[in-house]
Amino acid sequence: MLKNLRVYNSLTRQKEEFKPLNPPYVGMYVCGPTVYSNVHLGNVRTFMSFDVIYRYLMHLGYKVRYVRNITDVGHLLDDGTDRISKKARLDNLEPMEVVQTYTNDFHDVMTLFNSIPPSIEPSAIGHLMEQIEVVKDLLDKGMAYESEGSVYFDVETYNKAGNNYGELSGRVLDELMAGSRDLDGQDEKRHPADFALWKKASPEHIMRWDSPWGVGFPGWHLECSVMSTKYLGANFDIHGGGMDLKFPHHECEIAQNCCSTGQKGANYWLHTNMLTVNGTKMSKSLGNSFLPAELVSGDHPMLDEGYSPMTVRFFMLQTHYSSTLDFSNEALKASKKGYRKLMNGLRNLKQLSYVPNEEVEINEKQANQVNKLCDNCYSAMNDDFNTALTIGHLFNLTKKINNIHTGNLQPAELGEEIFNRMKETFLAFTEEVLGLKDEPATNTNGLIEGIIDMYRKAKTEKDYAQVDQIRAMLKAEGVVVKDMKSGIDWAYEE
RNA sequence: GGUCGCGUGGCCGAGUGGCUAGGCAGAGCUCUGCAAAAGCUCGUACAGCGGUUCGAAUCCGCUCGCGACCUCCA
Repeated sequence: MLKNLRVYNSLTRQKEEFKPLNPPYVGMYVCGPTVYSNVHLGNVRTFMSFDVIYRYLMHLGYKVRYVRNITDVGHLLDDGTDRISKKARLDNLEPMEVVQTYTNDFHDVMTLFNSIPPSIEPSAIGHLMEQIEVVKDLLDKGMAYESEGSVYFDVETYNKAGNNYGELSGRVLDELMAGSRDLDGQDEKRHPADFALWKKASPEHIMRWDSPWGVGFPGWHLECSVMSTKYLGANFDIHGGGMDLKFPHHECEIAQNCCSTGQKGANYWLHTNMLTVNGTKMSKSLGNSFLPAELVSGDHPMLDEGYSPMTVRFFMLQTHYSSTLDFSNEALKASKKGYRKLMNGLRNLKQLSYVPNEEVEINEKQANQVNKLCDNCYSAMNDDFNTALTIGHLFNLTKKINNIHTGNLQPAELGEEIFNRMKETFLAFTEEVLGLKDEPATNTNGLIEGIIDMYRKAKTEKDYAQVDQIRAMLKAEGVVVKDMKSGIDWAYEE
């Protein structure tokens, strides 16, 4: 296991050596989606970034418990209405129907982009009791107060106790009032920065539960504190999420954790940057977001054509997770070609195996280059999961692979050890770590039609050897030729 | 207004003091029945100005431009 992995920790604002608390175990918590509508491509970017992080940690030999939650309650809109409730009312559905619909969508989309499901996917509603317990605890400790049936976290008291609300996001409490928006329940708070642990439910609010403070629902930030602690412990390794969650969401989590468990939660806080469109953050409220399905089909005014899931995955991984990634048709088109080049290399590699040749001497230069490129893949990923740089090294390896494929370089020139290392490394990084897989570039139907045409021609020319051969070939691939009086057609073998 | 970040060749995008990133597009060449694939070679870029240094895309300062967050967001 290579242990010189370094990660950028938002909490300390620097790259640090990654040292798990209990190796080989690693605990990682990532804030998942609020399931009130379809996930858009920006959401996907974040989860894909953590998918690669998850994959790489496993590749290094760590046993990772990856927890990614589903937010199904408590995430409010500006006017104080719950996102899920609002959607349920609009569509005349049970809130849990909304939750189920968009949880399914989320799962489908992540599968489409070849992401591995997390180890545990807990939901906020499923952990109401635990949340209520934490609210009680925070009240007991004097870190929260009840007001008009709601319970708020007392940020000033928290800071006076020697803590630093704002340590993650670099905010200063006294400056937090300026520019803040008018939000529901603001006048119930002692300080504008105080945040809800438990909210009283208005009569029309349909998502409601009993609590010691009356009927209500949990605050948004509480669920992540509760569920990360429950499944990973008070102190665990990695907490991730989008940059836009750093404040207030993660800041609040840290505050809650510090008070309820005495620990900040994660040692390393990782934040992924935003997907932008023409330089502006992609978001539903700005109306510049794409649904993954639209991207794949190309059915969107801003899209020239559809882009396959793996093209999109490749496109996203060509940029470091902490940089903004600007969406454009031109960039996607370039990625489409680049992705295919990499996949052609992958396919070539899979056909290659070591061929001993005593008459060939080891080409030290080539062997060293290949060996170095393999090292480079590791050093790139070890440097804060630099997938963009890793892909660059993989392209350089592709050139070596293609040189062998075309006969310009012999496996024996590399030596068996290096040749095998090249094969293992390339396969591991493309498929296992980056999660890229070969996907058909064209639709197979067109291909089958073309072969059927040849079949038809052979039949006309009574070239029965050819006819039999084509029929056998298609059958081997699960396609049967239908030779009817009316003509020739094909069907999938049943 | 506060906090933070960014500005790299035609495009995308790595790179934080000296060592070819890479992809796409373009040019040339090799291979080749044709076509393609593939390989090789090429452009010589770091917003502007000033400073530190033997040496700066990389550090410092200023200017310009862009963006994110500041209780909706991955």
